[in-house]
Amino acid sequence: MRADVTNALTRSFFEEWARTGYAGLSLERVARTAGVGKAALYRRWPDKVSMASDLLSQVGLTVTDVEEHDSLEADLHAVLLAIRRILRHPKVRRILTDLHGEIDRTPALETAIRPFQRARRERINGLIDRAIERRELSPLVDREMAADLIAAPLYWRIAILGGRSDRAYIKRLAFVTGAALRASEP
Amino acid sequence: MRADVTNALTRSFFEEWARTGYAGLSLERVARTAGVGKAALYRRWPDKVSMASDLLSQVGLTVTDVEEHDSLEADLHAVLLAIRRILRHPKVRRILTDLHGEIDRTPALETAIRPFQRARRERINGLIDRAIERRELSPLVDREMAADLIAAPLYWRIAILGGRSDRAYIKRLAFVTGAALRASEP
DNA sequence: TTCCGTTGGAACGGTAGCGTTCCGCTGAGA
DNA sequence: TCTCAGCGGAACGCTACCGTTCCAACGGAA
Repeated sequence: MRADVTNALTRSFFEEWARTGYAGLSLERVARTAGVGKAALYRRWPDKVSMASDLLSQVGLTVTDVEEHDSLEADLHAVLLAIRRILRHPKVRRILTDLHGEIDRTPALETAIRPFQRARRERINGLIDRAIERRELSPLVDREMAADLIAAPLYWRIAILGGRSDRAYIKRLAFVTGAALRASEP
Repeated sequence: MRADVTNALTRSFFEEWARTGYAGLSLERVARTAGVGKAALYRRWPDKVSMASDLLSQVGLTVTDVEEHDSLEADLHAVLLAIRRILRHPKVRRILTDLHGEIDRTPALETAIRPFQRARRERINGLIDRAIERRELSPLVDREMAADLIAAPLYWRIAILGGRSDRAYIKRLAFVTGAALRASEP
C-alpha cells in the first residue's frame, strides 16, 4: 500500500468530518477529495466506523506531554493551557463536539476515544497527587469531581459557546479552580 | 390544519432527532412514523431547518421557574437541580449534544436556542445579584466566568460523559462552586 | 345535506451514497 | 528488463430521501 495514498485519505477523512459531521460523512466523497479511487479506500478499511476508530486511535499517541510545576495553581494553569491548545484548532473543536453527539448512536467510537479520556484523567490525577504531597489538597479530595471541575468550564466556553479565552482568563480560571478543589474534600 | 396531526408530527420530529441525529433526520421518516402523509408535513413547514427552529422556539416557553433562597449555596443547589432535571431526559440529552455539534453547520439553529441560553444566563445573573446583596460575593465578580463555572461541570458529567449525579454529588458541587465563585473576583 | 379544506397514500424525477467489480496503467523492486 | 501489487477511474445494482403533484376519501360547518 502506498503511504502517500493512506495519508491523503486520512487527511481528507478528518477534513470532511469537520465539514459535514460524522453522520453526513461519505466515504465516496473522502476518496474523491483525496484524489483517490474508492477501491484504494475500501482496500484499507471495510467501512466508516472502522476507518474512524482506526484513525482516531492513531492520533492518540501524541498527547502525553507532562510537565510538573511547584504549585497546584501552576499545574492547573499548565493543564488548562494544554486543553486550550487542543480546542483552539477549529477542526478539532468541530470533530469533538460532533463526536460527543454521535457516541450514543455509534458506541464503537467511544472505545476509540477512551485512551484520550484516560490520558486526561491520568494527567489530572498526577496533578492532584503532587498537590496532596505538597499539602495543598487533602488526601480525601474527590478526584472524579475534580476532573469535571478542571476540564468542563474551558470545554464549555470554547467548544460549546464558541467563546474566547485569553491568557488572563486562563490564569483566573486556574486560580478559581484551585479554590474549588481546595473546597472539594467530602 | 388539524391539531392532532401537528402534534403527531412534532412528537415524531423530536423522537427521530434523538434517534438519528439532526443530520440523519429525514422528513419523510418523520411523516411516516407520525402516521401522516408527507403533504401534511410540507404544508406546515417548508424544510427541515424551519421545522427545527419553529419547534425549538415553542419548547422554550416553559423554562422560567425562578425560586429564591437565602444563601448562595442554596441558590446554586436549586439551579444545579434544575439543570439536572432537564439533562436527565435521555432525549433531551441526545438532542442537546447533537445540536451543539450541528450549530457550526446550521447557524439558524443557534438563533433558535438563543432564548434558552438567555434564560439560563438571566437566572444565573439573578443568583449572583442576590449573593452580592447578601455580601456573599464581591460586586466585581466575573459573571461570564461564573456562568461557565456553574453550568459546565454538570453538563460535562451528565451529557458528555454519561455519568451519574446523585443528590450528594449535586450538594457537594453546589458547595464547591460557591467556593469558586467567592474566589473569582478579578 | 352540501360543500370544501384537509387528509393519507401513492407516485414522480432527481440526487446521492453504498459496497463491489472490472480494466488498463504505473512504477518500484528483483 | 520483467513482473506484479497497487493504482485511478468508471460502472454496477441497490437503497434512501428530497420536494412536488395528484387523487379519492373524509368530516366539520353552514
